[in-house]
Amino acid sequence: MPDTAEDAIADQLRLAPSVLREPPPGFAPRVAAGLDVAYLGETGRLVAAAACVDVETGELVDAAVVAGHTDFPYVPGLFAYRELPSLRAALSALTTTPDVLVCDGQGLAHPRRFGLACHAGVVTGLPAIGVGKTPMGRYDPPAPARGSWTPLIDDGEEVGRALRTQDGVKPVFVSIGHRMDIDTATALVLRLCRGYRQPETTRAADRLCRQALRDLR
DNA sequence: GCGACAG
DNA sequence: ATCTTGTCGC
Repeated sequence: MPDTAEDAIADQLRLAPSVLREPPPGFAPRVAAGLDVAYLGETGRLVAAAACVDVETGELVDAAVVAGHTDFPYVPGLFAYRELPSLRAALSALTTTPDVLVCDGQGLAHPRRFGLACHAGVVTGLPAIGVGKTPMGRYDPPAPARGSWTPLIDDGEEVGRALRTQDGVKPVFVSIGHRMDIDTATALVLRLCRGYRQPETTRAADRLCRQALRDLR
């Protein structure tokens, strides 16, 4: 793992061409893993969680939480170098191998087209989707109804979608991570959003690492 | 050169 | 991300 911004950017440029923009043949995910991290102040100490959700029922079927730390600072665009090592540890601690990763952040909707979701997908080989709460690009507000979306544009390119996951609620920003296309990603995210703005995968992972952070205090 | 910039 | 009380609404 690179430890300077310069090396990290070179790393992203090297890996970006590996992103596959089509799902595996017959892709029909049964288990989706949500990934998230919580921090203990500015200490660099953190907790990472992977939460496996049954796509059909929304039920939590497997989970792993690991304590870790990072020396890489928060730099927009270099998110993965801060969070991915611990997220990978959480993934390896799972009993299940998920069919798809749902990341808390961008995929292709990134200045170098290689956000956290792309990085996580490429290094694990798993299909991956990015679901961000804040866009790294411009968009027009989608219609108020759940399921409406508008293109997310960066540098003149369509890099993802602003997707309304509940009626009248602020959209989330969906983009391809790896072995994925935007229609498949949109449909899956919508399926995973059961009554809340964020997918159940993200909500479960978020809940798990905050709980672990309390125990750690 | 300056500002903006996922979590 | 995290620091933080009360408050409006279903």
